[in-house]
Amino acid sequence: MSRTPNSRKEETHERIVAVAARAIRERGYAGVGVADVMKEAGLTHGGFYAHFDSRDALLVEALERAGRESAEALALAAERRARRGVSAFRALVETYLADSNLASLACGCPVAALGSDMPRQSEAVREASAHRVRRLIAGVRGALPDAPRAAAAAVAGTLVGALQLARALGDGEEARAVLADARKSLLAQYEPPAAAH
Amino acid sequence: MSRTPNSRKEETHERIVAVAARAIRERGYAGVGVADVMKEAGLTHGGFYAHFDSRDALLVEALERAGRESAEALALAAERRARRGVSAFRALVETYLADSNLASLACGCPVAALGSDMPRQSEAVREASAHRVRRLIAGVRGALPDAPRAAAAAVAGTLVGALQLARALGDGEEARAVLADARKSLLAQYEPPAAAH
DNA sequence: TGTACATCAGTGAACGCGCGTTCACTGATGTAC
DNA sequence: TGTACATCAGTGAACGCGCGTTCACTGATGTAC
Repeated sequence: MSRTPNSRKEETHERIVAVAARAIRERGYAGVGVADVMKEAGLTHGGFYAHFDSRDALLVEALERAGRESAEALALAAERRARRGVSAFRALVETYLADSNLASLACGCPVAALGSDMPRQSEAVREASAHRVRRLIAGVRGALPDAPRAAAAAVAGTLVGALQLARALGDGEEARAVLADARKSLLAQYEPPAAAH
Repeated sequence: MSRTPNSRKEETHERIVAVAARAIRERGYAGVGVADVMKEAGLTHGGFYAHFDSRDALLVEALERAGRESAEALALAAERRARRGVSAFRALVETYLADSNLASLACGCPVAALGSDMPRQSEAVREASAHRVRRLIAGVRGALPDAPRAAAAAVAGTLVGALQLARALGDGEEARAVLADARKSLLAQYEPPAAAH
């Protein structure tokens, strides 16, 4: 057997999942079709079931990948700001609620992009969704080491909810004002006063 | 003309919108079909276009009605608690983030039920969505008279986001813990200490 | 009060379309000897 | 090195189905005289 671990088929599989991870965030679960995704990946739809048992199986893998991508992007931004003396919490808030997230759904946090549809999915997708939510709350907790126990879930809710409210208002001044209010409010509550620049 | 203002046709129209207002919250925009709604209203799908120009026109009316119903329910709950000396803010938080909202999507706030899908709808539905978001933030502001200007949008975000996170975790202990954390966190921040019971 | 007609809300069959899924096939790559 | 065969990733036509929308029709209600 000359198949390497990264065989051609695995590469194609990853390409399909990468396309789907963008697509579900941009167009929602309901806006993503098997044929669309395959076409965007440069394939025809017939080959799909050689890679996935069902459309739902693709959604599960796509959600996991989207969550990983988003967490990595947040971690990278946090690290970059940490070098400039910015606290982990301020970095999280300013990155998650950046104005630039209004225009681009496709690369952001899948919980914000899909949150209200999560309870309506198949059991497999709901399980993957619940896992994403737990990871998000855990990530927030990690950036809030000295806050009360209850803060992490509330802050995660504020991040997700405020971004959704802003996006529902478009990508103009009104939407940016909602993001600015949420950032200001979160930093006023949780930013350690001593760390003020 | 013997038609009264509340003619038979208008009554039917209202019945269809009432069914749709529940359906969009329970099953999402994508889960609601013209034929389903008409059947639930006791009609056949053929008559739909005598009442609405398009499916989107129904979604707009349904969203408006869902928002009105939800606001009225919150106002009623607030009034009932006010008689027992509970502050408007505490009433809002305890009603919006009540454990009982985990199980029933159909009667709750449409912004929480549909938030992440709002940016993906047609322009008419997006406009109605933006209006709903503005009203929600205004409602929160009304329950928070002495808080800083930026608080209303942040609190509205927390309500919407925390409810979504909890629902994505199911309707068990884990989900109720998220709601409890969010309630505790909000009340600790904004409840006027003097009003503590 | 009674008859003829107009209006109107709702019916049900039909349309074109895109969906998820299946499957017989093709053509390229890898293996055996 | 060369030939015959097996494997395998991907193709493209086809399926049954449900969607939003249209439309000729029906039967009940209201109006005219």
